[in-house]
Amino acid sequence: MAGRQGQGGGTPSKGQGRDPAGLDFPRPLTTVDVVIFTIRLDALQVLLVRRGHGDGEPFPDAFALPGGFVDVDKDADLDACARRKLAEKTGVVSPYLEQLGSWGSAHRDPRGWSATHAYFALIPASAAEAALAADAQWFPLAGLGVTPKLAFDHAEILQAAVQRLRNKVEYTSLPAYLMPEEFTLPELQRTYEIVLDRPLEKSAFRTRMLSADLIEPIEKMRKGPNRPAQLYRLKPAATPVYFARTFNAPE
Amino acid sequence: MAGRQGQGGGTPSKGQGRDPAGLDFPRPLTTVDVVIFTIRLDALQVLLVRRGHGDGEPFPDAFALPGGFVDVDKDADLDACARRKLAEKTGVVSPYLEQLGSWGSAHRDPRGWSATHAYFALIPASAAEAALAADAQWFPLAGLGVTPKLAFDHAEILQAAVQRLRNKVEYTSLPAYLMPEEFTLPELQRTYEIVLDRPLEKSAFRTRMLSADLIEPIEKMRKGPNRPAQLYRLKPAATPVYFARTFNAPE
DNA sequence: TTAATAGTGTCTATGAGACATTATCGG
DNA sequence: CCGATAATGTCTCATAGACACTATTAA
Repeated sequence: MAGRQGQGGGTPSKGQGRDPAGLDFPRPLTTVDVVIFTIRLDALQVLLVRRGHGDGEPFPDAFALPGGFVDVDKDADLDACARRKLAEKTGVVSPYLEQLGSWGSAHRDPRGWSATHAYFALIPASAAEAALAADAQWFPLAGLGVTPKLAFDHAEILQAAVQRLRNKVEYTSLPAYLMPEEFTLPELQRTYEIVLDRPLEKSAFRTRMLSADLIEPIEKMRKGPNRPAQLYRLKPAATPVYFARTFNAPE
Repeated sequence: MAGRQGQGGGTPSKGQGRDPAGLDFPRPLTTVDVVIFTIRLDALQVLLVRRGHGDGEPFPDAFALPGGFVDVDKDADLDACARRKLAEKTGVVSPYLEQLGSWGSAHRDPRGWSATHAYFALIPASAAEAALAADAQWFPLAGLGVTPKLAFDHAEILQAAVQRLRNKVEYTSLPAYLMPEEFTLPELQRTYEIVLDRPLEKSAFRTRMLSADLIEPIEKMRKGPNRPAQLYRLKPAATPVYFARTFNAPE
């Protein structure tokens, strides 16, 4: 119990080497998965990749969240690993990226004890269409999940991501990260409504957004077959805004 | 890139074995750390353990968060691992326990690429005194940290835990988990004030707590040299309550 | 002119902040 | 009685919700 408790004991050793001095015990597999959201076709969508079917590959041909093993040579840290996986599948390099949580157990991967560090990312629809990987595909959300059966415990992770997103959208400006460069207030409101799956009051919404130090009008209007709308963009230092109240009291 | 991407490839294999069919690459170390909070001596305190100083032990004799390697035989999942570590140090078996996040990088542990899954726990002062491990010790929080220098990146993890706790206390009933079985409303308010490090309005506080479905009065009063106070206890199904507003608008 | 959507204003309800007032104990 | 703390009440203010109303474009 000595060395192994408290991260103690043992001679330093890299990798999984069977060094004799204290680190010689089985290590779990370490992966990172990313739940990537966007708004497409007036719906909240999530990116999934189809798994291969070689050798002992678990969940062959099933859909899964983009992700995979941490590469101790390529990845300086977990965030970098998540960004790498996001970029590989979408080409997007600076998304809104947030840690979601971790899932680890003896049985979630048939190959052995494994733990995944899950992230969730928000990217604008435009970026979502550009450089998509061949094995990647967008799926609209149905409730808290998606129609295809997912590999591993990814359905559970996806559900947690959707709940976290919906919850935070009640009192933050997160949906702003789903918008293109330029957008109107009604378009931003529509994004909120899609994510929350319920209509919002127009005037309360506008008051909240305009009094937050979040967006600024640009010298341009969105033209259409009706009254033109003021275009806005995110202010430069666009860290998410937290509001002091939720949109309406949970029943 | 085939097998290793997307958690793919390879014959199932337990532990860190050098199996030839796809899982033969270095694995990060996997640990779990727990930030354990309580209220002691009218202050928010955190439990730290002193590290050993054997062999190649990193950060000898430094203080650190309770934690250590995941044991793929003992621990069914990450939560169980966190509970085990909490119980080993405090004897507490059913605390409020929440995942905080994970920290992983090539350099946080001199022994190699490592990732820790951090949790935070809230326990009542009473439980905090009972079965404390010999190497464990309570430290009052000073700002976002603690006076001794901590091992690894534990100062950063502790800071994140304090921020998360303070933040959530603004709109949740989390401090209820720091209270003994029976408590009065002014005592609960005092706990909020200690965690937030600022005074709260009595009447607003009472209205909020009493209208939440959180506590119930018992047939007993707290006597003292002044007007007795109604005693309350947590309602049985005591999942944390989320309020629709924060206590007062952040400036 | 009309249809459609953008944007503003008005009224109400809720709950927090500030603070005064009353209640109930020991001494 | 007094000091102390518990508990309640009153007033104001901010903001969400509901919804009416005005504004500006294309056709």
